Amino acid sequence: MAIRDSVKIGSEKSRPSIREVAARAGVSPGCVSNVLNLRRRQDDPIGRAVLAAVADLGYRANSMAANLRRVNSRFVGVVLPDFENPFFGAMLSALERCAEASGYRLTAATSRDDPAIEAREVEELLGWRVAGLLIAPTVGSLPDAFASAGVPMVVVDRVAGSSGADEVSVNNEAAAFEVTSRLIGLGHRHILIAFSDPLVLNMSERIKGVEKAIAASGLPVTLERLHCGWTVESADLAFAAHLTGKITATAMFTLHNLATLAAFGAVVRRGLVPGRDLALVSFDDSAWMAHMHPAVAAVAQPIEQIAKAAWDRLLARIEGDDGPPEVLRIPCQLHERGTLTPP
Amino acid sequence: MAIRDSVKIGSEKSRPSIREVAARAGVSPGCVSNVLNLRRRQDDPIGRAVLAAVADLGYRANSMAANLRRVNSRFVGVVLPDFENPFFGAMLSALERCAEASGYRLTAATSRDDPAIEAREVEELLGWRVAGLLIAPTVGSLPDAFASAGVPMVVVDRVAGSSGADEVSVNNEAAAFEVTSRLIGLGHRHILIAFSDPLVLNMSERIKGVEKAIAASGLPVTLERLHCGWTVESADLAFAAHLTGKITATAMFTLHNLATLAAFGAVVRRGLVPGRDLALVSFDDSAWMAHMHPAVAAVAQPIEQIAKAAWDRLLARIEGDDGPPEVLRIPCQLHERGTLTPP
DNA sequence: TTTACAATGTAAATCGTTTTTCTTAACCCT
DNA sequence: AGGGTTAAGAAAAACGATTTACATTGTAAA
Repeated sequence: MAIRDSVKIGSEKSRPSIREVAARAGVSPGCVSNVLNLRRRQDDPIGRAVLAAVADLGYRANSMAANLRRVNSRFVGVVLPDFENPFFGAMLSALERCAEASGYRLTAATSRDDPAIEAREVEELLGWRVAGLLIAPTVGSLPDAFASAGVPMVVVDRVAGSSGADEVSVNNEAAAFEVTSRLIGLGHRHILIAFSDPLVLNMSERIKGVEKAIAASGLPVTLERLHCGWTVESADLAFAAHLTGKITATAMFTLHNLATLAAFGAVVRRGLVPGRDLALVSFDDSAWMAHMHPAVAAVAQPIEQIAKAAWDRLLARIEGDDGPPEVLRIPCQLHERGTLTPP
Repeated sequence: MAIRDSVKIGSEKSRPSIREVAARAGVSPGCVSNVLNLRRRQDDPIGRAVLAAVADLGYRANSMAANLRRVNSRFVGVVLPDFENPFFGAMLSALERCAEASGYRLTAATSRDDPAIEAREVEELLGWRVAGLLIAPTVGSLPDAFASAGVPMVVVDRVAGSSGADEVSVNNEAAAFEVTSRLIGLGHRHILIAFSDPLVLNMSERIKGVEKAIAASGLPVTLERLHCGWTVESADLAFAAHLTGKITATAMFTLHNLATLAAFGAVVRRGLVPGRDLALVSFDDSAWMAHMHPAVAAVAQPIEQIAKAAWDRLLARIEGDDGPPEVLRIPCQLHERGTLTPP
């Protein structure tokens, strides 16, 4: 075994490279790579020597170099509207745990619900040669426009149903149908729904669920619609503008967590108590809802499950699955709390 | 000018490389790099030819390759406890905007308030050869243990005061002092404070602010302390266990947003109304607090400003600033809402 | 007119891995 | 024993950019 020499010794500023490890273990860099990537056994003299050298030098592979050379990188991009919304924050946390468990690293970008920003971010992510993309598309963006880039993509939460990509979401329509049926069954004949933007696909599904439940009941139910926009502020304004005179609706069904907050605030500010003076049900559960008195009834989306399902789908695509696009629907859970009351 | 040939034409699966752009523009790859990185003017025949070739081919630099070769990468790591907490979610969003504006990309990791996970994540990030690190350290972790790695680091939110790194946080002690003084001034003589973990540095600063305000008042103020832990559930349990008999405290000062939620829930569940039956002030503002009736008074941390300051500091360090560590304190804003009342 | 200097292009080196190719050695089998 | 298959490590190519070294040109200063 020839004695290696002329291996450049890194200054103390930069971390050791695989060549220094190889020199110390008396093997070639390729061999070190094989040991570390489990392409060769670690429990024999050479394997142990490599591991010892790694430990001695405090070596850690440069992931940039590794991903450059590797056929398929272990880097995936996530594009969500923002992380201030606890729903997407929790989604990111959950995805990050999935990625970590599979040896992938995530990079997250926010679209701020702006199709232009979203397109720019996706381009940027493609520049990082991500192995895959997880995205909750903005209004009006066609996810399949990105599909042409050739990287696997999974659409989360805001499904299109008809995009060419895999999609994972909750069963919006069914859950909205169930809640509305419950409200009607309790005796409500005047329901107010509040949503962010009817063009966003999950919102339109929820609205459709409400409408179908009313139609299915065969009863004369009045439906008020309130367009709230994307921020708490815009939702507050919408409610302030809408609830001017006496409140005619006996039940409010808010279709996302920001609208719920605005609705709750608007109601209590008038001295009314949700659950006593009118019913309130939220699509999207948030921590604060369970802490009110009475507690706010809510449809909980199982974020962990959504994230897990989306991740599994993406991983399958990355590993070569090229079956037809799948649309996964996770069932929601209705928390029947104090504000789900008869009129 | 010799006609170039033998440039490998990428299959339609992979994106074009800089060599194909160079070939199409009739220049060398190095020249293309110079044009794109503004090391050479873009508004002359050659510059325009390069840009045209880039546009024609839909070229986008491979950031992995660029960051591998570049002396200092444009990739920074963020380590925060989790993103479900809106505070850290908003922090991540804000940091991401800063990074984007400076041409950097972020990768986020969660420590889940576990020093072991945190250490692992930091190691992993170092493997990506991040140009810098932004971190909100867990209890008991010594940030300067990571400083040895040689990459610039800025500590956010959970400052140590004595770590060797730059630190950006709000003026915890001063804000807590002010709130407590206000409560005492209003006539409160029995105050309950609730915090996550007294060992976390920002918590201990807030507690100290409360204690100093009591001492400074020279009045006989009783202080109850409640240790709530890191989750809403643990905080709920802590309040349930503590508030068994009659509530003796006339004011509650909750030192982080989860404790506020638990306190609010515990109080209203007993049929009491914060702001009427007892005072409640929160350290950390959350959207729901402004929507209660009466609204919950809160000390708001200017997250955007914190993120901006931390980012600027990190960027300066990355660009070579090696002055002594700076400790930046951003002032908080007290929102005097309905629950800040006399006993 | 000469010298110095800045600008700019090419060619080649380089970053730190993974992967492919090649060589050698060991093993198995009738 | 000999041919054929494995196994495994060394050597070198490759990934796709940036950067360095060098040659060339044009321009300003002396």
